[in-house]
Amino acid sequence: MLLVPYIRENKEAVATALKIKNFKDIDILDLIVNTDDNRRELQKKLDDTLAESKIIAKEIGGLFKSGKIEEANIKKAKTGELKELSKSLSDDLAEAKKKLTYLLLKVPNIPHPSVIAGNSDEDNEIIKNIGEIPEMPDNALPHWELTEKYDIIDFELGNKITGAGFPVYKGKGARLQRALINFFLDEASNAGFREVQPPLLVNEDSGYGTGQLPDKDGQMYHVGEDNLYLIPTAEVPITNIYRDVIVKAVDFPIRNTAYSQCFRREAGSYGKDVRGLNRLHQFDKVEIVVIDHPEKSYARLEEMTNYVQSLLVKLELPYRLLRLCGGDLSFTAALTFDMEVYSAAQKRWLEVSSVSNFESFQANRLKLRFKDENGKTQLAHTLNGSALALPRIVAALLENNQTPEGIKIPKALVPYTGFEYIN
RNA sequence: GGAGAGGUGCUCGAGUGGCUGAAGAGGUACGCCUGGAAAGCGUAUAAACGUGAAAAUGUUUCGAGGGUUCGAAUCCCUCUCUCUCCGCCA
Repeated sequence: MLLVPYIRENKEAVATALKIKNFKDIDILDLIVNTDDNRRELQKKLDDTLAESKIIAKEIGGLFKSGKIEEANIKKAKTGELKELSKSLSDDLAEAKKKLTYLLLKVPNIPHPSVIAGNSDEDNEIIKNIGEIPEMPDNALPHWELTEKYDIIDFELGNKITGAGFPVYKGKGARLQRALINFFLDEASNAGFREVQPPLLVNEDSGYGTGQLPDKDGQMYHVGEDNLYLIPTAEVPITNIYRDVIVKAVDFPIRNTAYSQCFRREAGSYGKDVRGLNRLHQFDKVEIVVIDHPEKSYARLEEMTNYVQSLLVKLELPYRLLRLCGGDLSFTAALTFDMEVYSAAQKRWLEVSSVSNFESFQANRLKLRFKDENGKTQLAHTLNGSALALPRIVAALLENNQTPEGIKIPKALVPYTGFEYIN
């Protein structure tokens, strides 16, 4: 959520910036300011009314004590009116606040000045290409055939047990998963991230805190009996650690990492692009989350992006780094870098990581604050990124490393898998 | 799941209808004292929202929400969380 005072003072700039994100409903900004004016006015009236009745209540107390019952009763009658007035004012105020929040939730985050306009992923800026795209023989197989050939990931079995998008990892496939998880967690620890193991189900408040609710309600699995949601990413529980928290500035930067399974309904996405491991309902991911001072957040974003790239380099995967254009940027992000790995057999780029700075957008919803040098509380900046999500990494590893002898495991991973080839 | 007890500020803890945003203690910060430190002494120490140029000041918040009352941390209702006992159980 954007801050109302910020919108108020920078309305033109906000409007211009939001156009880069293809946000159409610019008039909403005026509506927000008007609603806020109304809210303030009601607040003032309510405060005054309450202050008055408070004074009278005290007077009545005094009168009762000194035995002036009659006078007290006269005063009592007077507070009746005030009570009714304050009741209606506080109803109006609650209504105005609700409306304001509703409006604010509709406004996306403001993109960073470096973000260019654009409509889709085709307009994203390619910042660099790293690694050589391997030349594959004509008979190179896509991963969904390799997994069957080596019997390491069973999609059919998953269909039987649960449904599409819930594969069963078997033998070296299962082992490879575990190896990647441990590799990513170890790397993150070495890079200064604290490892946490969060719950996989979260309550409604947490869903709102990180913005999955209400917008993405239908994308999360919901356990109705207990009104809990399966997390779509560890970002949700980790970031919510800091919901309603005032952190100490000396603790900055606060770096956390967590491995979790992620659950996504992916309602409405079917077709060729989602075959095999490209899109799953349940998958594994190691996430990194950073909280820092507003002045430091962009340096931190770069640091995180570099860190994720270092993982790809160690895994010997050719990748490219993209800066998302306004149209492809998520609702909450101010700036996002995507890393895409080249999948040789599918002949396409697969997004394996998204690293974003949300500035204070998330923190405002979360009420995640810190005390600055002057002792003032202000919103912190939050960032997060995948480091990394497994399925597409596995897909690329399988496809790019297929050899007549089997799938060659990259050197960095061998200590974790305990084998050099899947065959 | 059944029975009971409880949730007060950074922490502990008092408080059963008005003088309590909240005693007292601890912690922390600053100052005094000291050659330095400890002890001692003094002062400060929540957040949100309003008004104000600022100093300042109003309102709200004692798990959450609702109710009773002129007035609620204190009484009533609902929910939630924690603890104890029983049951069940990875």
